[in-house]
Amino acid sequence: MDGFNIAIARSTLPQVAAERLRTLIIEGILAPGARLNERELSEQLGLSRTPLREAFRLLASEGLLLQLPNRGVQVVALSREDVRHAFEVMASLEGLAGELAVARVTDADLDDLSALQGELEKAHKRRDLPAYYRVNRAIHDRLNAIAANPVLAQTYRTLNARLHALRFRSNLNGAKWDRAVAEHRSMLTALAARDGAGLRDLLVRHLHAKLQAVLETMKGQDKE
Amino acid sequence: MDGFNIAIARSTLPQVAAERLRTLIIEGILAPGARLNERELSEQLGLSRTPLREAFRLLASEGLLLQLPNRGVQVVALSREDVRHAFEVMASLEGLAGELAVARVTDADLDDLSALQGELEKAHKRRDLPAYYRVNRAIHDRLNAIAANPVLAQTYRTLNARLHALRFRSNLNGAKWDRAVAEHRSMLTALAARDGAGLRDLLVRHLHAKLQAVLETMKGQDKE
DNA sequence: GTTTGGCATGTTGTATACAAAATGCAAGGC
DNA sequence: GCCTTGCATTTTGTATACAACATGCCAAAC
Repeated sequence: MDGFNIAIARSTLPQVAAERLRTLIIEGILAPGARLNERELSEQLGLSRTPLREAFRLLASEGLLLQLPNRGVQVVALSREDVRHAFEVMASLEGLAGELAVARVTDADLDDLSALQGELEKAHKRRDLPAYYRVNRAIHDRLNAIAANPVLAQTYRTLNARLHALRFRSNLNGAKWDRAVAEHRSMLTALAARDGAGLRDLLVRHLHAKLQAVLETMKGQDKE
Repeated sequence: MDGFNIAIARSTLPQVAAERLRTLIIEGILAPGARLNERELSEQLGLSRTPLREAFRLLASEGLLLQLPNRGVQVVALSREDVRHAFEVMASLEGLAGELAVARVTDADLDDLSALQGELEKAHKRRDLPAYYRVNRAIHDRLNAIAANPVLAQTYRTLNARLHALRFRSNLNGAKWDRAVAEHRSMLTALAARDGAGLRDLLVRHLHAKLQAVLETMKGQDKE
């Protein structure tokens, strides 16, 4: 039993409900700006209003829902400005993760990331977008694990969740996709060279490209 | 009625209860590691368990409480490592705020910050620590307002709340206080000079000094 | 025609009751 | 004496009931 974790994971209805609602929001079934009705939703989900309200609290703290006292809960509709603000912060956090990772990366880490980069390139060659996203996620998670700052990882995750629905809807096209894959390759090179500033720049640039893709999807939603 | 906001602010019991609990945590009345009993606390606060549970959700999402399914809620006890991780992220966020502020600062902003710096120095001369903290807070809030990124401000606020109890307990002594005041003066100078990188460095350094003060208070709590 | 007031209905917020899980203690077995 | 089992009690999680607030509709007044 060396460090082998056999604890049985516990969950509660609010957590399960929040996870389900998160998915519904990301997939756009609960649309941005939509007001959620507790009675209907609790019937649909097959639970009482109490855990559902607690789930709302969870999602509100993640920025996915907006709670208005006595007026219920709305799915957050991000403006282009909101998106830019979130990306601005996320770029800073990713840059930090890159710097921390450079300071802490091992050869084993680099091997694993190389393998993941190989998978990423295969998925790209196959035009397999779901697989590409999955591996992309694994690469970023690994980078965060190397950075070894749980506060950073959690903060990033929270911000990222807000944008997930939008990114889900902003598909990569050919040229953008080629560029993204090449950027990942460059990031791996910078990490292997322990080039903190270089990796930071690449991560920020990579994220900026994602921002542009999302903003393209959101044309006409500016508050200006 | 030009932009004058006359909306009546609404609150709910979970929000009020969360605010009360936040204060109790910061003041150490609810001690780090303490397990909270819903029945007792709801009686003491004079409300039923339902809004109290919602308040727990709010505070858990802020990192002040830890919720364990079927085992209740604990006040989070930060280790020195947790503190370092949080400061690491906060330094990055403050650096970003500094850079954004440099890009957006106006002469009126600089006047206001100069006035605040004057108040800070007066409070320091008078040895009035509560006033010093209040003005210090006002300066940082103003800097965040100039940065004009609400996501950044909210993210910083959330992280800062975790550390508030610890900072509340780590008093500034003479030499450290002198240095902090001088650092604020330097920050204002860098901002006026629109020196983004310089301001970033100063903010990070300033925060690092705060980190050391907090870690001093926490001697013996290392996980190593 | 427009505005105001009253009332019914629906929704949200909170309190209470019930169910499930955790904890503590005592008795029995080895 | 120590460990295990069973039971009572306490605490947490969820469902339901009640209270408060919001919304919509209709009639009366201007």
